[in-house]
Amino acid sequence: MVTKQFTGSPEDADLRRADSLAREIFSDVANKWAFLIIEALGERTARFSELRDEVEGISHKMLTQNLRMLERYGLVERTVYPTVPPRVEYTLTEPGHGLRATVDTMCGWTHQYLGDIESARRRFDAGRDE
Amino acid sequence: MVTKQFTGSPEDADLRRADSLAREIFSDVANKWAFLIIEALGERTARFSELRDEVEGISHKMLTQNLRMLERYGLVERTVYPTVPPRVEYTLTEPGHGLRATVDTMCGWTHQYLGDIESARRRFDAGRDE
DNA sequence: CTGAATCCGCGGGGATACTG
DNA sequence: CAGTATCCCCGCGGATTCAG
Repeated sequence: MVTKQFTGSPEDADLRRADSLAREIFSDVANKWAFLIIEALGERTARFSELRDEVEGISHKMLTQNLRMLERYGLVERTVYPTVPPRVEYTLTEPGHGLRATVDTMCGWTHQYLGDIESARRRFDAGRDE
Repeated sequence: MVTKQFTGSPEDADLRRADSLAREIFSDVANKWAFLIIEALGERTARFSELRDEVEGISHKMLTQNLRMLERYGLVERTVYPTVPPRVEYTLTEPGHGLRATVDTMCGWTHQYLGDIESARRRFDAGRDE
């Protein structure tokens, strides 16, 4: 990940710091639930339960967990309306939208190569020799 | 993920199939190890041990596992040279390069928003009220 | 060197119950 | 409705060993 080899020089210290932080972000954010949530959010602002319905297969726990993580990194904004029953809305921030572009690209990629991938998989599963 | 609501009509059958396949690919491929491997491969062709050294923190097992998965989907090509000791080289296919574009974008995104993300996280960890 | 297989511990993640 | 906490189990994933 654009990781150059570092010397021992002092000005490399924060480079290394930035790099390790980047890897950390990368490791946390590059997982399917985070991606699916971001994709589900898209332009609109959505409530917790809406997201749960939209992101199919996600559990209550995984949703909160990932939402916290995304909020922590400032990728989604969480707005609480002090009504009863409570109403909480999530929306993408600017960095969040930036990431959404990436996710969208990947969705496009998936559909673009769907055929190739499917046949490749069939070939592989058939045993790649015989 | 571009998932429209389906009716019961017959022509929706393969749409639903394609969609579930897309989700499957998405779920498998959208994980940090796969991304890091793809990023590590980049333009060049690399050997197993090179990848292991390059993708920092990955275990022997995770590397083989992800390489198999990527090979299965036809994203990387595996070439075995029948020498002794054996030499195996991995390289991205065309679909693989397509995905790499996405991963690269995400790397760029990471560095672009590094500052915002870091301060957001600091703010969050400090407790977002007090 | 590549990689399949086995063992196994730990934590991811589901289900449930409980607060506000 | 949103969120935390607890329990608990299955499977991810690391370490190691064996084979080609």
